[in-house]
Amino acid sequence: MNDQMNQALKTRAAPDERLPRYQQVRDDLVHRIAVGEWGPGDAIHTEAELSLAYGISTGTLRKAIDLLVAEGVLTRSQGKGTFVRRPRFDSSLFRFFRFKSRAGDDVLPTARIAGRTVEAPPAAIRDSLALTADALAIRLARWRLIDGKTVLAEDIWLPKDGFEPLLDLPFESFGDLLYPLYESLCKQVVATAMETLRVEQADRAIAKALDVSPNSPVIHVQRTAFNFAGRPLEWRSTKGAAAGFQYQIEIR
Amino acid sequence: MNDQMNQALKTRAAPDERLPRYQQVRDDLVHRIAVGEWGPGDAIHTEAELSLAYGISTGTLRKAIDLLVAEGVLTRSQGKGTFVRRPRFDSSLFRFFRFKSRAGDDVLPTARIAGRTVEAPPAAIRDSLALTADALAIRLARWRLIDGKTVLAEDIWLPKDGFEPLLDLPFESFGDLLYPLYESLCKQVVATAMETLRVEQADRAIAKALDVSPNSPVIHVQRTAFNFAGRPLEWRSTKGAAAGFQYQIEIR
DNA sequence: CAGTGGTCTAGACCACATG
DNA sequence: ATGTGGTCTAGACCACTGT
Repeated sequence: MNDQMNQALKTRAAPDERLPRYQQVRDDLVHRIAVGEWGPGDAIHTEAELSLAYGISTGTLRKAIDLLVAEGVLTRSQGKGTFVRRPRFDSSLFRFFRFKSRAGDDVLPTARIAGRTVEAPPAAIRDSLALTADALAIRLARWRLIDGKTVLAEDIWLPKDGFEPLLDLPFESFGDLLYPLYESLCKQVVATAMETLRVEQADRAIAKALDVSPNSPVIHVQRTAFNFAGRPLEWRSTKGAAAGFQYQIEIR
Repeated sequence: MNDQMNQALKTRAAPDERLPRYQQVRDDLVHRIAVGEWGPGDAIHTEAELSLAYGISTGTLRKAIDLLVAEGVLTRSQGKGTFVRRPRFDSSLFRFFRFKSRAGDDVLPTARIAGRTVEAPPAAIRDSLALTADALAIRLARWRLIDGKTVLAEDIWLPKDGFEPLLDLPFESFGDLLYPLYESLCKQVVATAMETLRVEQADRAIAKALDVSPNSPVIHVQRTAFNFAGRPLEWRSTKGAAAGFQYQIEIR
């Protein structure tokens, strides 16, 4: 184990003594995940080990882990262990869109990269990505298709710093899911995201891309994705015809 | 205390022995709320009393209450007690719509009842309300206004059985919020609801009511509301112009 | 079988609210 | 001062997983 790794392992989020112990432990576990001590899919230490190491009872440790499970950071499997959850919300648009194939069943659309440039991002996107004024970004145009028809049009911006390997990748090698690619090729792990949904009317470009009539309603989802440390990794805009759209929620 | 009440208090949900104790206790507490032993705003018994009565430790009882707090059924206040939560989601449309007054600040729209009939509900609504084939329903047409302009048009269906007092109420006495009225006048408490959101294009009637151009995008929220026992109490359709619409969500 | 998380106990003490 | 929920302990035993 090299010094750098050693340092990372020793690093601890400064515990706020005013907080309950289970909160301090929760914060420290998040920190250890953020610095990469455990990655997605890894098992963290056992409850017995952790409670001993932190000097707390198993009940208190379980409460700390309960919080992280509720937040979606960890998952527990009886008899197996506690694991860092791998968020797989490349399919999260299924919250909003129901796509049917010609055969009638729900399908995940395939993806095609239609363009790739390096640009200075507009101010709004630069702010969302927390970039400095002179930083560059990678911009991807991406289409999502079902049965060869474009159902979603995406405009994606990534910090050039951290995603440079994408610049050398042939379009055909991107595959249908970007987040596994970010992880394997760029060592960037998406942990959470914020999405904002609006309804717009199709302009000429979108109407043509989606093959709908101009001014017909279009769903516009803007997503900003973050890693475990809270750094913004991706700004994404997705547009699709409102006709196939449905969203359901329970209220209390 | 009369016999009927006595009976209600003695009633217990048949505990499923295969479930953990904290689940059985959770189920029983829900049942006691559903039969009216405690209503919205009431304090339930203290942790000490309940753990003694159920013959479980405080830790197990707390886990049962934790579940109900997470579900939004109860709220806890340190030093005061644990209370049945009063859901106040007549304002839930703020999840979807942002209304601005002429002055520019967020406002809750006022309400006006525009019509009231007793009808046999269409099959879809009858099913949603779990009514028998020959049951009648009360139908309300309701407008939500800001600065005198209609921003939402609502179509509301209620089981006639349970909501008859509404038939004698003058339109002006309905007020801006329906759920408090259901509770005070009809003794019907809304506990949860399911909402489904779609985007449509305005037909002539809606376009005129909302003062938008025909075929412009319209948000359609369909809500079914339930009491604590899970009985559907209300079927509601709300339509508003998509222009003022925005929805935000965090994903993990 | 050994090891993991899941359930549960029988308390103790602390922090906050109210009279 | 009293009573409430909030935190925490130091275990025990159970249910499930994989060897």
